[in-house]
Amino acid sequence: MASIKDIAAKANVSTATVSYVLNGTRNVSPKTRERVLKVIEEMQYKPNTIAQSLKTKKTDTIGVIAEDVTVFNTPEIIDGIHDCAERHDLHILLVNLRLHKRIGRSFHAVDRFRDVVLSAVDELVGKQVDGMIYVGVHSRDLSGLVPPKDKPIVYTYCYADNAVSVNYDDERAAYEATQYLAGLGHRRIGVISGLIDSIPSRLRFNGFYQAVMDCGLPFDPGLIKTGDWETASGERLTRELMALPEPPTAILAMNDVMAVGVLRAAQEIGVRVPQDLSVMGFDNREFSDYLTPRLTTMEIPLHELGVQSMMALNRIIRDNGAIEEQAKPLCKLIVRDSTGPAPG
Amino acid sequence: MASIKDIAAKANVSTATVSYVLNGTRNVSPKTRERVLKVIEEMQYKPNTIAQSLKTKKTDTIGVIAEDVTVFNTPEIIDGIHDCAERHDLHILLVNLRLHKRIGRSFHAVDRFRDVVLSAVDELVGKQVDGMIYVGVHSRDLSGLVPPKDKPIVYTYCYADNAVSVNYDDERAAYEATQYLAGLGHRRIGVISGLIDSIPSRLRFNGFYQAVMDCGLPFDPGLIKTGDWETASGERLTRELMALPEPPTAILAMNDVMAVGVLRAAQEIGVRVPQDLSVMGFDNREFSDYLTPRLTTMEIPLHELGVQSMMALNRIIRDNGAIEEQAKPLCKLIVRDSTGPAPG
DNA sequence: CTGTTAGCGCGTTCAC
DNA sequence: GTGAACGCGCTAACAG
Repeated sequence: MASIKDIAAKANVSTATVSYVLNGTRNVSPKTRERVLKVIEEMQYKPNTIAQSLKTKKTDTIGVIAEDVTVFNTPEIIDGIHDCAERHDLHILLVNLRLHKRIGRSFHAVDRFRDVVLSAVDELVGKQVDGMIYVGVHSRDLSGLVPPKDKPIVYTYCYADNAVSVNYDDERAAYEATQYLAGLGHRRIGVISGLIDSIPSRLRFNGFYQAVMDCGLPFDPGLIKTGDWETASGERLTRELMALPEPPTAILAMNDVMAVGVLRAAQEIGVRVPQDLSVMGFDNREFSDYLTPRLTTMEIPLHELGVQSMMALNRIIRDNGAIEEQAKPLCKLIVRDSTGPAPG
Repeated sequence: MASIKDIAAKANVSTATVSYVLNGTRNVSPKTRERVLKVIEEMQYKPNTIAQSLKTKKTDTIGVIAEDVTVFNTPEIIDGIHDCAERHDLHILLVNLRLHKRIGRSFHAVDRFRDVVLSAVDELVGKQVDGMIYVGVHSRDLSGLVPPKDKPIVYTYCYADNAVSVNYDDERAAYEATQYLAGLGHRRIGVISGLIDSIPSRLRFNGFYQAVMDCGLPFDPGLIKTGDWETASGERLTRELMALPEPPTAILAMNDVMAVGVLRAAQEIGVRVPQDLSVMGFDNREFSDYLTPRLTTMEIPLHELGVQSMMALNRIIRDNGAIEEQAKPLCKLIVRDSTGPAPG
C-alpha cells in the first residue's frame, strides 16, 4: 500500500502538499497539483482512513447494534440507515447481538444479555464510532441497559429513558385499522392481541378502543382475546370468538403471524373470508401477500424508521443536540382481499 | 476519553508499562501491574482501537459487501458471518449496495452498478479491513466486477474467476427433491423453472434430470416450463401443465414464490393438494410454512454459507492461503403438507 | 500565495 | 521498568 510519503517522494513535494491537494485545504499551484494528482492516480493511492481518524478524531463511522438481523423488522431498518448514511458519507459498523439465538424470545430478560450489549458498546466505543443506533426487535423499554457513555446513541424499535428514540405510531395504526373496518360496516370487531405485557399490545389496544368509541361501536370485552403472537394462538382464539353466541364479523389480529391462524381456523370451521368474516393483520410481513385470501394489514414504516434514526443521530453528532422532535412515522393501511363489507 | 498517557501518569509508570500490562506482552511485577489495573478500572480506560490498528496494521475488521440486505437470503448469511466472526473477535463493516433499489432485478446489468461496487471496495480498503466478503442476491458469475486488490475477498451466493467462493450444492438439492417425489410414486413430475439464463435454474434442472434418469422415470420435455421466479408465472404455467392430456401428479417449482402460484392455480381449477397433486417449492422462505397447505420445500443453508465464508476468509488472512476446498453446504428437505403419495 | 518542516494523535515495541 | 521511534496523515508555524 502506497502511503502519502511515497506520493510525496515520487512527486517531489512534501507530504503537506499532497495532503493539501487531496483535501483542498489550501491552494496549490496548478502544475504541482497536476503532478501530484498524476502520481496519486498512477500509484492508486488511497489515504489510510485509520490514520486520518487518529488525527481528526472522527471516523465517519456509526455503530449499529442490531438485536437480531434475522428478525423481520431489522433488515429494512438497516437499509433505511444505509440509505441515509450513504448521503452523509457515513459508514456502518454492524454488531449483531443474535438475541433470538441467545435468549429466545424472552425479550424482557434484559439482564441475561446485558453483558453482550455492554461488550458490543465497548467494542464500538473502542473503534471510535461517532455515534450508535440501537435496533430492537420488539418495542420495549430498555432503560438502564446501556450505561450512559459520552457517545450519542439513538434507539429505534425500542426506547429508553432520557434517550432519543425513533418509533412509529402504534396507537394511531390500530386506530386507523379499526376505523377502516368500521367504515366497512363492521360493528362487532374481535381483537386477537399479542402478549399483554408488551407495549405494542397495549398501544394497539388503546388505538382500537379509541376508534371503537369514536365510531360509536358497542364495546364488548368478550371480543378481546389475548394471544401470544404465534399462529396457533390466532387459530385457537378465532375458534373461541366464532363460537360466541354473537360472533364478530371482523377480526383484527395484532400481527400477521396470528392472522395466519385466523385464516386457518376460518377455513376449518367453514367461515368464508371475507364474505362472512373480515380479517386484518398487522406488520405487512412479506408472506401476507401470499396467503389465501391475500391479507389486509398495516404496514410498519421500517425503512423510514431507519432513515429517521440516522438523521436524528446525525443531527446530534453534527449540531451537537438541537433535537427537534420529529413526527412519528406512520403505518400504512394495505388493503387486500381478506376484508370486505360487513355481512347482512 | 482517557488515553494511555493519562493512565501512565496516574499510575506513575511509563506508557510502555501500561501497554505491557494491557496486552500481557511482557512480564510486569505484580504490584505495578495491580496499580496500573486499578487506575485503568477507575478511569474506565479503553484502548483506542484506531491507534492500535495504525501501529499493528491489523484492524480485526472485515468488510461485508451485501448486494441488498433486504433480500431474503442476506440477513441469515450475515448472521452466519457474525456467528463465526464473533468467535474470532472480528468486527463487521457492512456496506449495503441496495442493488434492488438501484437496478431492480436486472442482476446481469453488472456494468450499471460497477461504480457502486468499486467505491464500496475503496471505502473498505481505505478503512483497512483485513478482508472482505461479498454477499450476492442471486447465484451468478461476477468475474471482473471487483478488480484484484491486495485484500483477500470471498464470494458467497455468487462467484468469480480465480476467487474463493462459497456456495451450496444446487444440483444435488434438486436431485434430492426429485428423488423424494419419485419415492412417493410420482412418475410424471412437472417442473416450473426460473429464468433460463440463471445459474440456479440450470443447476436445478440438471439435478432434476439426473434424478429422473437415476430413478428410471420417463422424461417428458412437455412437463418442463420456464417461469420468471414470480408468483404469476407459477400460476399460469400450472394451468398449462394441468391442461395437458396427461397432467403431472407432482410439480417442482424452483422457488417458493412460484410455488405460491402453483397452489393458487390448483385451488382455482379444483385440483386438491396433495391428494391430486403434490407441490414442492425451493428456498424454504419463511412464508412457506404459512401457506395452505404448508409447503414442502428445500431449505438453503444460508447460515452455513455465512459461517463458511467467514472461515474461509479467516484462513486466508491468518494462514495466508492454504485454501483446502471445503465441501459445499447442502440443502435440506423440509417435508410439510403439500406433498404426498402419487394418486391411483 | 506556494511550499516545507516538524509536531501531534495513541498505542506498540525495541534497545537500554 | 523506561525512553523514544514509529505507523500515516493533518496542520500550525515558518520561509521564500
